Amino acid sequence: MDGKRRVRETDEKALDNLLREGGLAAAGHRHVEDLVAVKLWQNPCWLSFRINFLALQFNEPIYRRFEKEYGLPRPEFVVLYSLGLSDGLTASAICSSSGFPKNTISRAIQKLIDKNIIRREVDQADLRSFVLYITDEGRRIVDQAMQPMVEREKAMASALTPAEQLMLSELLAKIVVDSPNWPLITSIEENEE
Amino acid sequence: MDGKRRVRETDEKALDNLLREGGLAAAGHRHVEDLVAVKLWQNPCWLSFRINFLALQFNEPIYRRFEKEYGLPRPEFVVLYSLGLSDGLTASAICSSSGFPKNTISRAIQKLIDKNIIRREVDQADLRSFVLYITDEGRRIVDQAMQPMVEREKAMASALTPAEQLMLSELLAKIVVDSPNWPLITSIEENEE
DNA sequence: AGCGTCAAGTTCCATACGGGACTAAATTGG
DNA sequence: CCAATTTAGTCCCGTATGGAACTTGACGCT
Repeated sequence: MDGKRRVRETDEKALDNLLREGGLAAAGHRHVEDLVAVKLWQNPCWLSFRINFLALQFNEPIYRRFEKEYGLPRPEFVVLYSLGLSDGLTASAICSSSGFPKNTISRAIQKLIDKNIIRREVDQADLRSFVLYITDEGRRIVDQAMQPMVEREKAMASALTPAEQLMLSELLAKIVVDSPNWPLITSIEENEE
Repeated sequence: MDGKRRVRETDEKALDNLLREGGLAAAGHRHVEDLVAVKLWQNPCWLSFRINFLALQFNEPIYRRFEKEYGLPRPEFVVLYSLGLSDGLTASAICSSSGFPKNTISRAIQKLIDKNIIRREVDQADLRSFVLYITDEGRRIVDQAMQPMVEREKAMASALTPAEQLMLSELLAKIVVDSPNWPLITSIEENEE
């Protein structure tokens, strides 16, 4: 039992190392910045680094562009994009699918209404909440903005073959679907009064 | 030729649909919030949504916790974490591997020095720049903070089998390695004087 | 119906953030 | 070897951000 236990632990470490070094062999000869290489291949948090790095690399230029081009900062764009995918949402739906806090979303919504990009109606079923609709102007903007986003997506994905892209899509989707089950993080000092 | 062209285009659309719907079959019956489902499976930007969503879900609770527990906001923690992986870095190395602008990193560094978590020496080879070192106190903090991060990573990855995790690690690493080649985003209005 | 609790949005406010201008050192190049 | 340019890092300042308290409507319970 103890022996078995020890083997299991060793196996686990071996797996950790494999995971950490995932892609090292394949990409080893291409040049990467030193610290990026360290964070890729000598990092206990291989997954969150990869995801965060890609998120930042993807977002920063594209949101900067939209801000310049349409005067829409990120939260406003997120609201617009959400409505573009599925018209007639509430603020709270947008919050929980986007991860922004509700006051940020609330502000964004008001700005968009002022700019006549979206429109709001009270939900007759629940007088506390509003249903949001995209206007023609808003539709014009999303349609136009979609193109550079998709292009950037394609650029990002182009490091992979179509089969690999499909695999990646499935793997990430699995994690997203599972995300509601992640344990809550409770900061330790719950004992303050 | 024209016929061939048309077929290629159709193929491409078919691939797009496959990619978008990646993981739909596998995870279809499990409950996901409506809008998340739309953003997963009816979204031209399947990749960036998946990545951004996961980045936010992962980061938000963990950084909030570190802020509460150690009084370190995200940029400060990023600096500390980087030094934890590789002591003796410069500010600019941290910037480019983390995606934060240099003034944000600069501020974070100064705060960390004040708190005696890191220490700074002028680089004798280049008098403009500083080399940063982690202090014992800093080391204590990263070591301690690493545990919940790794735990959260494991929770996130646990939706996948080890083989799938390995695959994911490799696919993401490929994209990261390729990221310097992504086309620059130039906002159109470069013609303003 | 009447009270406590919960959920949707909003408002307030202190603070963090990041663009852009700036200083100083290094590097290029004619 | 002295401009001209580039690079490392800092500073200033307006703005966006998000936590916490608040308002209002829904819902559950006795």
